[in-house]
Amino acid sequence: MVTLTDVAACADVAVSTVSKYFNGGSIRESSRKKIEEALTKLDYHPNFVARSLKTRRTNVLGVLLPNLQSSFDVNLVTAIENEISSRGYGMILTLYGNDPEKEAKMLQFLRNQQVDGIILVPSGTNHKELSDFVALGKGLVLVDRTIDGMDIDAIITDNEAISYEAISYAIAQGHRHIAIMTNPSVYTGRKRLEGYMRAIADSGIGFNNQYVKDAGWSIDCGRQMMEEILDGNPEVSLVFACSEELAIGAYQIIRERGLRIPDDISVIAFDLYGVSLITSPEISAIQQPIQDIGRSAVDTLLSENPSHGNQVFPSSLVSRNSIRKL
Amino acid sequence: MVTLTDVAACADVAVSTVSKYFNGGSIRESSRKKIEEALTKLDYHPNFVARSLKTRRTNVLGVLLPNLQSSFDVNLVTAIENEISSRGYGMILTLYGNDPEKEAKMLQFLRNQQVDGIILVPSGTNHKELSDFVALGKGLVLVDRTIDGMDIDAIITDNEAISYEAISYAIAQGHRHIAIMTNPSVYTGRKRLEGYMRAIADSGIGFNNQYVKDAGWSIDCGRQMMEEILDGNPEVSLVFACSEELAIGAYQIIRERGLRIPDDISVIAFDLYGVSLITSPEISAIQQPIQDIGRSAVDTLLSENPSHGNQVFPSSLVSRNSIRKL
DNA sequence: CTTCAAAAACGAAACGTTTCGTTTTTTCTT
DNA sequence: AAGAAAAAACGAAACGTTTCGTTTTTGAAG
Repeated sequence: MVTLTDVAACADVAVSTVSKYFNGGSIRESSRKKIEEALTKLDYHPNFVARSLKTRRTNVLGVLLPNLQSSFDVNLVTAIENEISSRGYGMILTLYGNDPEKEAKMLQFLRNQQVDGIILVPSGTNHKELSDFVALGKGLVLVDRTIDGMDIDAIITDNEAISYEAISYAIAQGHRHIAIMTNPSVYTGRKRLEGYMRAIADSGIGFNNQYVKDAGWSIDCGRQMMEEILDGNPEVSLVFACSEELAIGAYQIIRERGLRIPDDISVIAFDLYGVSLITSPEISAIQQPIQDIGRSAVDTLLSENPSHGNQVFPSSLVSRNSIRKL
Repeated sequence: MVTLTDVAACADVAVSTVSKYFNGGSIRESSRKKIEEALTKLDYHPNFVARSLKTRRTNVLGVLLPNLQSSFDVNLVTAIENEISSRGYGMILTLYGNDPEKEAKMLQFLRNQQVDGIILVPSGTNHKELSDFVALGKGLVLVDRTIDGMDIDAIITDNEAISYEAISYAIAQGHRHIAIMTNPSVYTGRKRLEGYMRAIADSGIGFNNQYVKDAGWSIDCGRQMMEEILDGNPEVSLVFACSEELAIGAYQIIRERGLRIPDDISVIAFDLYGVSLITSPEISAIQQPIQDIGRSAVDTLLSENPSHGNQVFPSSLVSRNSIRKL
């Protein structure tokens, strides 16, 4: 391995001079020339590990999220990666798969790797490793979800408000029996439910406990919830599926039963992008500004001023042909 | 920051003794106790950067691929991440977005970060950075694609053979006018085309140049190719879409024109997993053993014996209801 | 109670950088 | 042409570990 010392020797200057050459100090033209010759002759490549040890900065950020199962996750990671690499940083990605223990373990790992900051989609478990990391003065930013009772910057969207808006719209279209499929065990699932509840309350339609289906986030959960709705409450005219997976599960059941959207049942979903738009008809969905979220997360981490507080981005309801006017 | 030195001082032993404690040397019981007390009292966390500088191993692998646009990519990255983290390593993920320059730049970055090895889905460009890295003695393993004329371990699947099998099956079902949508500018696209060609040739059906549509990999390409096929060669009874995106594009056009699968046209695709199975009917597709590929890639990188050579895994054709028997 | 081998602890050097105080060289002024 | 100020080069220390040759301690044998 070729080191700075080798280069210095070859160029017949001091190591510190070569270092200055790279880090932008003033260099005599003669030295510059000698160094550049040595550089190409020796084919030198800097050792970032050594550099990091000295500077206490690794130019690496950690990204920690449950999985890549929904297109929201995939788009988010893509957005984050683009932003990170365009700034000359690297991204250590880890998936903790809904396992808070692995989440904690990976948090440790990232800390030990001395990453300059962490972007976390938290499980919600409030573990020690989290507060430890922020206490360390390293950057930590939550994305997509916040953790109650912790003072950590978070980049989120207006889950409650946009859900309220979507359901209000449905009501305005004449729907009176509106079911929701969600997962209140995660932050977003809860907020979306709250928006639904508020819209129902504000409208004066009676609230029906049977219209709230809450379990997991998976396609299978979606299938099961949809079956419960169709079997238990055939009067339901619109379903609000609070995740891509739930929407897909619902769609499958609807197709399998030979029902038509929106003639037989209307659907509004959350987070449908790209691939999952091959349904027919395309399903109306709330979309979050994923690029903004990703960029902002990296921004917050890499900017010096600790902007403590939540940043809330607005989502938008993209209307397609899955909502019937009654 | 608490260092080993601090721990040693607090425990009243030498630094080297604490180091031995961690790295598994024999330690007197009294020392062990003192060290453990100091450890918890001080809340010590090892600095992997310093460790790496000394040991010349970072416990980090680099993963470099174009993007996460298809579910193949997403599943692959997930499989790789699981394997990497289960071995106590970290994964630096970078997406070079079909930009060979960024590919080269990121290869450099990973090298400078001193990663212990790189898993690469190569663009196919044979740049200097690649051979440099292998010359360095660090592990490099290609995945999904190989690069002609380079002696680098690659984990691939039997693209040609399985395509041959799929097309032969279609022919056995009575199809005579079979179109293919592919992207011969990438390795897999070429191999799949070769399998198609061989099947056509072996069957004695005449080869029709117009049945081969080759451009990009995107959904839009798929839409365009499908339109060309329907408009230019309405006699085509089966389409072989060589990627998930192409299949989706084709599916969209088919739906938009009110055609039915498989009554009006049959479809076989490549790499349909999970989400994209919401088509109706579900589309027959060739699936690759992604878990095996991911595991094997990490395995190859982390095992000592340099197993130079390609590892070819078998894919399988999953028959669904998109192929009509004529 | 010595002696001696084995076991454990020790201390210093090293990994490849950056940084900072000091010395040398250059450049400008008079 | 001499002297002073500015610019550049220098050398050593430091970052937090691991490693390795050396010294000290331990425990068993004589």
